Amino acid sequence: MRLHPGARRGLRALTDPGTTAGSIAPWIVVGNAGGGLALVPIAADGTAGERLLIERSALAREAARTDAATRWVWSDTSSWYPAVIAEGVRVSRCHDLRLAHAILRDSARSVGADALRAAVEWDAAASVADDGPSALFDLDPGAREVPHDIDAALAEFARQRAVISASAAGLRLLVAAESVGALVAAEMHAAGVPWDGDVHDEILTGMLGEREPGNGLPARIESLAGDIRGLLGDPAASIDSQPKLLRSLHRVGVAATSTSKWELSEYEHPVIAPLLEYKRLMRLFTANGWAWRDEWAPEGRFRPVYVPGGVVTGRWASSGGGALQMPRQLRPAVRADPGWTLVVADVAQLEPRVLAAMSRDAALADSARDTDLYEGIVSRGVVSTRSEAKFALLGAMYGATTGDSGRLVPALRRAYPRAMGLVDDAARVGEEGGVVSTWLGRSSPPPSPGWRALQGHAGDPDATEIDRGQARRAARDRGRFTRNFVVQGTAAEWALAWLGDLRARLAALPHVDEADAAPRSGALHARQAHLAFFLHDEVIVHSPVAQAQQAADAVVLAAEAATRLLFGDIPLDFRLDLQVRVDAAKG
DNA sequence: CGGAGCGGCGCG
DNA sequence: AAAGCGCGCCGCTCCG
Repeated sequence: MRLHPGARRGLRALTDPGTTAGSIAPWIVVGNAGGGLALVPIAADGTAGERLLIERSALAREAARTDAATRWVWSDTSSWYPAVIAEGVRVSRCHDLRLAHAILRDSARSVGADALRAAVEWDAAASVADDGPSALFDLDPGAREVPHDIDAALAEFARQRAVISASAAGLRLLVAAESVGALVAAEMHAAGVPWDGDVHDEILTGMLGEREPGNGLPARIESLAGDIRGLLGDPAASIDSQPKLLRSLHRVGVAATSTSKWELSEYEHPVIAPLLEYKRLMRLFTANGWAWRDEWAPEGRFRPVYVPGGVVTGRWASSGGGALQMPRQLRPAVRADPGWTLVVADVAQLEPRVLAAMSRDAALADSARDTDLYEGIVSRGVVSTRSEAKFALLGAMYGATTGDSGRLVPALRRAYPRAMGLVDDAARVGEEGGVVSTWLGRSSPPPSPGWRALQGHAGDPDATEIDRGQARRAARDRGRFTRNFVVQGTAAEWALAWLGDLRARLAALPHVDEADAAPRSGALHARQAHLAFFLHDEVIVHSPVAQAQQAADAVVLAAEAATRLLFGDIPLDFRLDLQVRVDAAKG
């Protein structure tokens, strides 16, 4: 593909290592122009350079030539980056205008954001540009997309830079972290989780029986259904319909009010055990059975669609494939390619440690040092068992008021007043209709008009006790949300920093020989350890065996770097449970 | 007939 | 056993 005359020369002048540092463009904005693309370098002082036109297919090549310090600015990573990845090219840094817009628009710490908020064309949810098998069915013509043309991108980038430079430093960091997350999400989708369909099949067959043609119910489920109908004394009993099953249970003397497994297990009746087993197997069959494997892991890779920023707190969501719900019983099907291995790491008690860090609660940090945090709480005599410590702490962060969890919270409040004060304050602000923010500055959404109306009406002279009760309940609901928001959202920020730093460390590892490649991971990842999976506080790195130790070191160093980046030098470590998994050779 | 709502359950 | 946060997806039911 040929470059527009001048484009090649222009970019080289801006990005050649031989040029002076000052002439390297900190940003290159990309967007549609005519039938092709325009690239516009932006200098540190914000002045735009010459507009360079290239053909659409030349983006990856231009990205490959760009200095690693340059940040690519584009409307939406999931719209631009997959094509670059497909050419085997990695972008070091980017600025995702859609994600940044959402953060800056809603943040209580944004300064001078009126013009940005007025640019409503950037208020678009993630466009799930899936290249997977179900893409044809995912098309949603009504869904709004952000603008992808160069002029819109330049204008929005100028608005965002103005807000960022006027606001607290945390927002700049948050926008960078959110953007690198978008890069990681696209790369992990391309690389996929190495998935051994044979192991998956063995698990399914062992639990359910052989696969039946046409996705019919497997033998074990059919047999359980027969047992259950017999024990219910009704050969036609419907097990999958909650109201009908409830009526059948009542007829045989099980007075349950729901069919949840928690409630059913309270009852002593011969039908309970097979019924719980039926529900367990049916869940596996429908959610992660053979049909799921055919659609989501057909060629030895499970490719979930990650949606960065898809949760209000800043956590990622997922779309299709149930990436956030892969059941633990199927974990054995995640297996490295031959000659490769998996480095699996999760952060021990991420959210409580984040709470200790952001509240600067020295006592809680001390309880977490060099140990399992829950054990640390026990050893300081706050509560008496690890299990109690766990439920007390989760209860404190989720706003539990009743049950054993709620009962234990006061003990924590005495032992860790700063940490508990932080979440209690967040809850109070939420109950009063205020907005809370994470450590870096992502803010909770304001209360809905309905919520405000409810609170307003409760203060009216003609309000009934029912009105006031409803308003109180809604206020407490919102308080629990904001209480959790600050912790969950800051944990998501720590995880983004971890991911971003780890990604850079892995990218710096040497390539292995072509003969040792993992071609199904795609051109960008076939010859180098790479991120393969991420879930809130856990990563899986797919690594050539030869560089597994370096990959494991990178995971640990990235966690330390993330902690320093967010919280500076604090006397608190974020402990990892880390294993380098050696899969037995397949027989 | 398709979409919204709900109960239920998987994950953190 | 724990009931308190955030999600996505399943099958069923209800409704227009």
